[in-house]
Amino acid sequence: MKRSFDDLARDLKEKNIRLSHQRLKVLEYLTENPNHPTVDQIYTELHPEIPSLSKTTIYSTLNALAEAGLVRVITIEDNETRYDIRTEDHGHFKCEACGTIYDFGADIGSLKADDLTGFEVNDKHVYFKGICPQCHKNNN
Amino acid sequence: MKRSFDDLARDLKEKNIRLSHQRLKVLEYLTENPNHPTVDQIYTELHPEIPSLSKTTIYSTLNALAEAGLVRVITIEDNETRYDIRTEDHGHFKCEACGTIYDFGADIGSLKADDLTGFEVNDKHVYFKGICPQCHKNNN
DNA sequence: TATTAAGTTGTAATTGTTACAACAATGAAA
DNA sequence: TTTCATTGTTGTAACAATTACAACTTAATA
Repeated sequence: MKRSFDDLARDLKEKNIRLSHQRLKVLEYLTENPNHPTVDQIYTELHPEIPSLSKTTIYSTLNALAEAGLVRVITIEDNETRYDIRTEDHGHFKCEACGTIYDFGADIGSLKADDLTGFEVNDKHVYFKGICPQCHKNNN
Repeated sequence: MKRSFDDLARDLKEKNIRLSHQRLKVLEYLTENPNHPTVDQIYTELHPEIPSLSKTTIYSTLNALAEAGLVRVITIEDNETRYDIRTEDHGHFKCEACGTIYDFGADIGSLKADDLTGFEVNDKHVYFKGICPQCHKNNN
């Protein structure tokens, strides 16, 4: 189910995050490009359109959104933090050949895990690595 | 089941990785401290004992071991790569208060995931975030 | 419209990691 | 055991992602 900008604006308001032009653009980019972009990708794409845009702003925006739970931070490779507008339960698959990150449905909620009594779990992440079908076909 | 150094030495030989003094020490540290250390922690601990030890060596050693599958790379926070000598199926829990990373048993192999037909999965990672029992008790 | 609190910008600092070239150690062959 | 080629180690410098910070700008509310 896709969220409209109105929904997003309401969410922001609710979390006391001001709806600036830059933040709107970042959110717009994330919703139109749900392919888990890096800060650099967002910057490169938006900079021509908003020449004054600074990377610092993108970082602070994403941190605010993540804090508010409107965006999820994906950490698969240590040197490239990615951001995901989809907040519902799903896993990520990173192709080690082409670098693409795919979403996949996964029943993370019902994953059997022992030894966690007394732990307060706020966040669950699942990611796989391997070779995607495209690269498998091309590189064989 | 704990692996002896002989096992490790045999594994290294099998993978054509030379058993240098430094590598032995790094492996020894990892087996004795299975608390998912960072490169910096390993360096700080081993440096007094081996004054000539360089961080570059630790990086290259860990990369070689990871490549050979003798060590697992844990990427939870983007700015701190951690290393795990345990290679069997298990999840990680990171306490957002104290930063400790706990192991927990999890049946990752049988996690239900759709939409991955045609994908070659080489590596599965599961991590949770939240508050550990200790911090829950102290900070309430 | 004025005011205040919050967001943005650019630069500089910080940090984790890698590249590289000189040197040292290892393992196998003679 | 000695020799030799290959591989590992070291330290410095480069690199890249992220954050700190101070000046400036904008947004929301009265």
